[in-house]
Amino acid sequence: MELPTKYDPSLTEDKWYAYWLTNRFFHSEPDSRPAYTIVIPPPNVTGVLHMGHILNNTIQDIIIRRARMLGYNACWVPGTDHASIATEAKVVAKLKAEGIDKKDLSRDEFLSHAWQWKEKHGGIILDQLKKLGASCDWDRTCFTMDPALYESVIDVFIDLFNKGLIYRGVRMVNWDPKALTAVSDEEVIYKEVNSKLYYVRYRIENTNDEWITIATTRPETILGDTAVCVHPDDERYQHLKGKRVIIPLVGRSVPLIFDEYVEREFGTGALKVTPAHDINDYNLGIKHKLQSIDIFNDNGTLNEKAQLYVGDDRFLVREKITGELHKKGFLVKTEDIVNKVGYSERTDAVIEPKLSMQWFMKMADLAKPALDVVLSEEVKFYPAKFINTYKHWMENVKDWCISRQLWWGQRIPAFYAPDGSIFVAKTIEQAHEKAVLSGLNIKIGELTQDDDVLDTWFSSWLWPISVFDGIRKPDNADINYYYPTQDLITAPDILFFWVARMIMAGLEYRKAIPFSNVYLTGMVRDKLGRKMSKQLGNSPDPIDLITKFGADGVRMGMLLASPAGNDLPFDESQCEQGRNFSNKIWNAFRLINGWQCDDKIAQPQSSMVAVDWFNAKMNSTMIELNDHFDKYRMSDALLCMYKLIWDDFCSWYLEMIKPPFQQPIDKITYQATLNIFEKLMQLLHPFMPFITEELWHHIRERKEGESVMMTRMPATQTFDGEFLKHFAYVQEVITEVRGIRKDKNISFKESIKLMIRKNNNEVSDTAFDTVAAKLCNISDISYVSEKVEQALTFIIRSTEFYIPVEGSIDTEAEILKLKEELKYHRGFFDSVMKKLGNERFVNSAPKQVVDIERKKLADAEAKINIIEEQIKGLQ
RNA sequence: GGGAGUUUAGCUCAGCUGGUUCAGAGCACCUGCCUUACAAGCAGGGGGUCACUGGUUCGAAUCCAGUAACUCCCA
Repeated sequence: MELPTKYDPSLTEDKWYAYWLTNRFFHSEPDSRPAYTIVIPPPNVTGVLHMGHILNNTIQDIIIRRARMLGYNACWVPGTDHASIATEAKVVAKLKAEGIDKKDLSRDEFLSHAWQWKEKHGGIILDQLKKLGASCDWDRTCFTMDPALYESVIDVFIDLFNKGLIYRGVRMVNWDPKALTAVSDEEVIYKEVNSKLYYVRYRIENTNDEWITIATTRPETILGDTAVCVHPDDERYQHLKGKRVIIPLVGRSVPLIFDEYVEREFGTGALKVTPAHDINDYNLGIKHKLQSIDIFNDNGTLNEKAQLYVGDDRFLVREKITGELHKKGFLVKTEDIVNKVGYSERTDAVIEPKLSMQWFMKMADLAKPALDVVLSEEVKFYPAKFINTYKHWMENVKDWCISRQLWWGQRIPAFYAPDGSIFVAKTIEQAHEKAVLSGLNIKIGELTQDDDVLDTWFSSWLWPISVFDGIRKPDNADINYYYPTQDLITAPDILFFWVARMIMAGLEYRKAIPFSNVYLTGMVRDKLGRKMSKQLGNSPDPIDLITKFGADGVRMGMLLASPAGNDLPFDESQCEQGRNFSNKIWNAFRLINGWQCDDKIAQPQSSMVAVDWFNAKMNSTMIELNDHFDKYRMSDALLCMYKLIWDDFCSWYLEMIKPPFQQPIDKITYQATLNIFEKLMQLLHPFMPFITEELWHHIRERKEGESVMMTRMPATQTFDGEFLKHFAYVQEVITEVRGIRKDKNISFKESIKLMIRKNNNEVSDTAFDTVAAKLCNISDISYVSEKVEQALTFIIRSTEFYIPVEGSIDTEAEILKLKEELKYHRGFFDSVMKKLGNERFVNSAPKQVVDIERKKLADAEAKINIIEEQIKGLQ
């Protein structure tokens, strides 16, 4: 069959993906084999495929395909995450564009819009993953709001509430005044901004002209001040103990308190305290039993408690109040400073610390065991450096605010009676029963359900369990078979709010870790080192890349430069390298495929040796490959396959066995080569699934329904390491001969003779002579005991090689070359001599090391003698 | 402000418990080649005080301390 000279991925990739799907190769059902399970980190339904997904899912696909070929019952569960804030924001924006205001819709109406949106956009990423070759069990695709998963979340909420781990309380939360919801600490991005530090003086009560000056970046919160605080040891303020001060503009009298929390060096050392609007002030407020005055509305405007500027936005008030303070003589001065301000990850609004009634989950008791399993390496992190980060977080864990003021998500199953009592239950009927049992005489219609939904992470922390319905049916066949999973591949930035919580949930609900290994990928950056993001527009469209370089090329390009945990500066040229590799493999096959096989020809000795050598080489590489996999060093694993195929197979092996132009090849070598190529396709398959499948089908006739992905990975066989070393030596010889040919302009077509003079009584190893002869076009290799006149020479170790040439030799040049070499070896000799001359070295270094040095010295001496002798001969 | 990590060739990184697999790989670069599998290629080649300073040691890219730069996390 005639194959084109260039590999065209577009002709194979869709074809084989469809074939895999038709044959249901990705589908898994529990059976007697051991399970190997990965659950996908569910991408947001709002997203489109980006380079981070490509990296992450390529790694997962490699692992799962390899597991499948190693005989495991491999199952990779795909799915998506409902992403409550992001999705709700998108839906609200979309409705707004259509002239619909969320406020005018009922909850159910809004949700029906949201579901429509999800149906339309929610599957985009998963579809794009198919282009990449992802071998997910699509029949098991889950969504965090699917009925079973939704119910699991509700069940868990109720269970944890009953266990006393979930409570309702007033806390300082990160309020997003634009999205009108609380967001978690992790969803706040702190940015350095240029701000002003305002120095404002407060009059001491009962004095006419005694003042204390505070410094603040937020003068608008003065209206909510309930104290001024200084350090107890601050000399400047000792005389003010027990005094009160008057808040400017509003004239409220508040206490002057003393606390070590204050940094004396910052500003004036005097701090205004607004417990309702700053987390640190809040803590001070609790400690000193201060009043808390909340002056903001939810949307960031001031309320009537502020007394002034009611209805104005906080930033407008900042301007107005500084003007007013200045006018009335309270503003002492302003300074420019750089400080960090928290912004909402979703809406980019400045976060307002706000006291609000929220649902919380107690974390301390859950965190402890989740930390232990990581410290004991029951759950392993790759790279291990993340254990530190994890530990730090788990030891300082705070309670988790799990309620969100949104509609898109699992609605909190808490029902309120008119008297304010709370009943947590799955349905309003059950809540009513509970209410009646508790002695409340109310009608069911008098109960109202909490309006809020749960944090999205409150559903994704159950993911490895809920995708197998292990919360609702803890004893079902799937969960018992697939859980715990093996590997989790994710990014380090969600180590805490996802990975840690999954471990907690696993231990709480399955009494078992959710996965044994956590592989943390790097972050994909552009050439300038910037994170790839939609806002910057610096991310290439992965689908375009796949079109350009093929999915195999892109997979390889992503992986090559991405050691675990390190950032990956992405460059298209890496994918180009992947494409080139595909083409190399393709052409290697074209060569083999074009040979005529003749079973009457005897196998040349050189081919016999070549086959033995390559098999040994392949086996030694497989050991290396397995080791890389064991350590989750994916890019090293791929690189070692790359070198095996490109260098060892194409550049060496194929050249060794290649029959003369348009001549047939012997049957033994041909068959051996096909077997080798078939194994290479199997070994490479997890990395480059498409081209390996295509060529695997070209190697032999295959039956319908056969696939390389369903074959058993070749097992490592024993091999002779010495044999490999011998060939490595021969490779050196061949390289030298090639160099001489090039140097002296001796065409490859012109055959040469090679004479070898062994020194030091070395035994000649002639096993590869026929190979060397073939690769260098040497007509005759002979072993001599005397040096050869009229020849070009080179020396490897202590063996001399001679290539006799017609005509005269440029003696000068030869001597110069030898003298250079001599200089190097003499220098080397001296350095070793110096080492051995050092008594302390000889006495304190281990004998082994000293022996090695002695051997080095002897070798160098022998070599020097040979070179000197050669120079003498030439002169 | 607290903690962690990184620094080796132009780029991305290997280098485990100090000593010939210690200065390596891939890409990029340079020089020859369109040698009928592949120019998306072949054959060669150049290139690094292992961030800096000091210490431990017979011996340091490797261990220790300090300095600098960068990155991340937490506040």
